[in-house]
Amino acid sequence: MSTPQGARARARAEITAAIKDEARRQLASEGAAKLSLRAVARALGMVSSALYRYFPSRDDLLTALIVDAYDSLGEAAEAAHARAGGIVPPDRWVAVCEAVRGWALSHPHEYALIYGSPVPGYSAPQTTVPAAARVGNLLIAIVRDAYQGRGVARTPVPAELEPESRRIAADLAPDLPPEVTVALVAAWAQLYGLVGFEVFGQFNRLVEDREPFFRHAAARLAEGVGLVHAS
Amino acid sequence: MSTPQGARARARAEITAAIKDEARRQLASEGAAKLSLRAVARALGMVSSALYRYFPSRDDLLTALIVDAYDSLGEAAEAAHARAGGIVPPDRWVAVCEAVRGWALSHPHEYALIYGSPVPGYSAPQTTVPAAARVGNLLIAIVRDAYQGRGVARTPVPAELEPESRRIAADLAPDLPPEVTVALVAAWAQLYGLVGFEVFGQFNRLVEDREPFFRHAAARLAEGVGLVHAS
DNA sequence: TCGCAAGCGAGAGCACCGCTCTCACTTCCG
DNA sequence: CGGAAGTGAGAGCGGTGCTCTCGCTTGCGA
Repeated sequence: MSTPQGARARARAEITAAIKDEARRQLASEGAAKLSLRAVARALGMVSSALYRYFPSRDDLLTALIVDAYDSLGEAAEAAHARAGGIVPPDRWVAVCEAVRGWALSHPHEYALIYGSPVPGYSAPQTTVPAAARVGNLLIAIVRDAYQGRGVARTPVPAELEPESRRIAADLAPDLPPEVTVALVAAWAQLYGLVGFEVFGQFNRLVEDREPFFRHAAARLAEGVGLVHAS
Repeated sequence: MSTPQGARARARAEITAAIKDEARRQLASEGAAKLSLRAVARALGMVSSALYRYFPSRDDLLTALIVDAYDSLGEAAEAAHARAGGIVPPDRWVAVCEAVRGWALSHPHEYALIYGSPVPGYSAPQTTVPAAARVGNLLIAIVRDAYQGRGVARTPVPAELEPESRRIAADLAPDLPPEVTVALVAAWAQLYGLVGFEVFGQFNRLVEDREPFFRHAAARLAEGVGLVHAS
């Protein structure tokens, strides 16, 4: 994007961005299921068939939005992590969790897109993997930091889980004890359980004052991974 | 259903059931987004408009399927709970969790319907509430049982969460200590985080041997609620 | 510098969708 | 037994994703 090879290439980039912007707007207001190529084209003063010059199908447009959503979430989480730079690992963990929750609450449809039920026939291409990993990497980094500072309590894993725990550790963080990586993956999934229930309305009429509830749950999640306050 | 008031009423019940069956079949094979009234009607040898005599809209048909899904899940969980009748509470907890997971893995689209992203414009009517509560009630019952047997470890709740914890306890289980009900609600959400990640493919290429992983995570969830092995 | 291939937008059209309305026909109840 | 209510068929409305063709424009290579 720094080398505009020509007017046509620049126009193409601009129109592609405009399509994504309008699509994101419709996604935010109506949800993924009602995202319509024709409506996007209409809003842009184009005819629907012209859109296919930029995205070969509706699913490809959705994929682009998915990648963007992962990146947006990852960015929010990383910003929170950076802001919490000087803080002790358990509190940094909570800060990242709260950032995830905050982003999800302010982008519910995008959250649904990436962590809700997968879209009908379609499965996310490999393109999404690096963007999707950003939050996970952050959580790993926090635990690694604590571990190097000896601030991790280790809970043993049953024998039947031992091989799998070694596999997970090898994939995720070979420098961490396997049982810690198992707890980490579980906590990661559980975090999205908490966030998802709130975003999707499962807490309606059950939990009212959700922020302290979430903060407490996130803190206990941190304990589950072994992050302990040094004090 | 025990008093067939007439041929017409019986026919109506039968056709309604046939529609739901066919819809469920399409739901299982294609997912909620591709559930088409016209396709259901076609499979049944009817014309699409005739279907509206039985379900006023596609969303109403979906609602019926949602209630059925909640009931099916609740039934599976209750059956597992009954089978685990004589077992100590922490293990009964794990048994129910495993039943939820098992049901979700064998009914992924129905799971997505009830615990995935909510369908576009539509919000679940009150009709679904009792069916939706069945699993939760089971988990509450297990904890209550353990509590009456003094088998619950209580983790205090921060001051900022205390009012909310009392509110939750009043709603959910006034006979249990508020901090236990808070942990219970969190664990409930976290359970669906674990299950959802597995069903929706977030564990692909990350966790391979998922059954022991889940069993371990569920057991630690039980610990988080305060269920401890007496031994 | 010019010609031609590639890029692009418009439009028509296909098969599908949810949903509505009307019109016959049947069933059932007062 | 007659009228009201229930039922299914059919046509039709406006919408969808997607394809194909047709001209116009752009810009690269000879």
